[in-house]
Amino acid sequence: MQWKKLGKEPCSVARAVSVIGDRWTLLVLRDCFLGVRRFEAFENRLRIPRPVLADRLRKLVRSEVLKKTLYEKRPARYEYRLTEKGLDLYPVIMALVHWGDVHMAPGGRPLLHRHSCGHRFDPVMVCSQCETELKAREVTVAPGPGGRQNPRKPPKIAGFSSPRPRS
Amino acid sequence: MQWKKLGKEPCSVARAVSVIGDRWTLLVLRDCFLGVRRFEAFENRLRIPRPVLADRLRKLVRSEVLKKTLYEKRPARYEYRLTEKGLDLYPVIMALVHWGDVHMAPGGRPLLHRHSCGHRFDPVMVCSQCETELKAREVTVAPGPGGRQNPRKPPKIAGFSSPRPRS
DNA sequence: AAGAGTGCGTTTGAAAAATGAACCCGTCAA
DNA sequence: TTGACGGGTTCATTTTTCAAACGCACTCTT
Repeated sequence: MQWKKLGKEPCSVARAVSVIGDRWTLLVLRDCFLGVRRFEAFENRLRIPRPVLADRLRKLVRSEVLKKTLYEKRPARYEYRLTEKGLDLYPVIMALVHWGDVHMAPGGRPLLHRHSCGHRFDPVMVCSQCETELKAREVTVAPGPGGRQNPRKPPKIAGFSSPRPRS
Repeated sequence: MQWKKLGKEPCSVARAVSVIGDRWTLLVLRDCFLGVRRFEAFENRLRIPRPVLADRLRKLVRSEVLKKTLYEKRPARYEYRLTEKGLDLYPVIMALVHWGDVHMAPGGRPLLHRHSCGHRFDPVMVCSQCETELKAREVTVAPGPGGRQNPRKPPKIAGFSSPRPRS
């Protein structure tokens, strides 16, 4: 699959991944949420190759996750800031942080988070209806209005994503 | 930066990304949460090159996100299942799904989710202390016990991630 | 006026990774 | 004994990534 086509898959994960499913991109976004805005600041913090950083920032701007704004004329200087669409990625980043904190931080958390309610906290994902914590086993899925027009058939029926040829 | 070293960065996002920050890996995990378990099933659903799939599954097993279990002897057949550590990635996947639903699904959601409470729902990330929805602007960070021993100094001080040489 | 520094990139070749096709292996059923 | 199935590996080619160098427009210092 080419990554161009990934964004057109009838799956929200695939579409999201087509925009942010890249290691450098996720690290760039982490830094955005920490307040980093300038090309050089990203470069110094991440030790990312410049061409890659330029490419990722360009793509994030194109997909409207970041916007590039002039913060100084003469000499022209730009900064990259999260849009509303970009800010909406906060749960993704926090979910990653929390998973890393729980499973990959044997020496303790690298960073502590404090909420405006005054306490240190963990991010918890809950059901918008009953407000209890979401567990994978308690969720079922069904096709929605944006699903594929021509749904895949079970493997028995010929034509299910062309079985690989045998000699 | 080599990806080997990324897992050792004093940042939970970096560590999480070193395990799952890859496009195919995220799509494999999506399918895991949809109940896919077998090599061929992943291959058919994702149209992923076999060597890449084998590599990603191997890495996920090594990092204990999946476990490979024999579900049939003679002929030997295996399946890949989420471990507890893997199940804990559910908020990451749901956060991606929801972002994709909101920002990348002009024709409606490809998939609807129903919670065991009986309702269709959205996943919402809340503060574990006050239970209100988390907003990036309402969170501050501070160094934690697992932070770097030798913290980076502000750029003014020499040695801040070696400034690139000039001609 | 010369030279150095800054911010933000692009170009260039070499190294690493992804890709598609083919191949392999143990088992079973016809 | 031929073929199918599940689950991979090998191989050659294309695509990405990388580090280093280069470019440019401006400003600051001497």
